Amino acid sequence: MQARIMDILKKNQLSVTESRKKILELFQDNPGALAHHDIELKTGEKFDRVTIYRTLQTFVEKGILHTIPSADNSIRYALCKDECTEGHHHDNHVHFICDKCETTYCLEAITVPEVKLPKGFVPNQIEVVVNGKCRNCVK
Amino acid sequence: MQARIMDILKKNQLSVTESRKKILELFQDNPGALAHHDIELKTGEKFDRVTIYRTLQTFVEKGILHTIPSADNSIRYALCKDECTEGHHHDNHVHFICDKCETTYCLEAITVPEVKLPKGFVPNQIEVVVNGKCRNCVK
DNA sequence: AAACATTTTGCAACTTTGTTGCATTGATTT
DNA sequence: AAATCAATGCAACAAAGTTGCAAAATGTTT
Repeated sequence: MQARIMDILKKNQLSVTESRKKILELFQDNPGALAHHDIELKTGEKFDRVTIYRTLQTFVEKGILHTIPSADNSIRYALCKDECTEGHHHDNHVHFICDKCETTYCLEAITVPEVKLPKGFVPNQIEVVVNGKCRNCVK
Repeated sequence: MQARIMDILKKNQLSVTESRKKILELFQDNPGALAHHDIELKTGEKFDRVTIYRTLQTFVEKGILHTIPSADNSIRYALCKDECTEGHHHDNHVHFICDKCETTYCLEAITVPEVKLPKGFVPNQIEVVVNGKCRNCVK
């Protein structure tokens, strides 16, 4: 596990630091996506707020994490699959946010459907975010 | 035009005030969606920031506006179609955000496609947000 | 049309979130 | 192990969002 974290960092030419290791570890251990605030909580007082901002930012730039849009002004981050490289994200899967437990899932198996656009509109990226009850919260 | 604004407010049992009229007018005159910040700019110094927050909030609650998720931490708001009522939004259309001019379109004609979810996940709402170049920015 | 009751507004004060510059610390290379 | 380069933490700030409350505007009743 630790080995893979080192690999990811080295593959992306990032120096291996405490904060980067810890934050990556959080994402690997967590099933869903995490917002900045979640990370602050889960790391305790260990790292400066600024460090977390900058770490998340470089991870997104390097293609290690991708962002998930939301309607509540709190961007969530999740691990990219291996194909993502610097500047080129390929996370064309559907995201699911549970209304009850707030967990955010990357449904890797579900790819985003085709969307026909009106004339003149050229798509670049398509985001599909589904809200509802997740498998743990349905009864 | 003014008449329709009054109608919308009265239909929703909201008292007709300067700020509500003005903000609704903004949305009617604007082709795309607006973020809180846009509204602050377009209304000048006319209304308090707090008033704008509260107005947007009640409009969303009443089903007059709906929110559009984004990956840049700035929720956009757009007019709902008539079918939306308090607590029940039916804006199942696709949203398009232009990478260049930042305009956000509600593509009313394009309904969100079916999305198959894994077992145990029960969908409530599906948001489809497309990024790319809009018809004015493609050359 | 005036007086009452009820909302809504604006202000102040505050919390949270995000950004920038810079000295210090820590990681990598030779 | 020393030199080089990058990352961190601190401070100070800017922007975004929230809450309580008195004053003002709206709607309602007489």
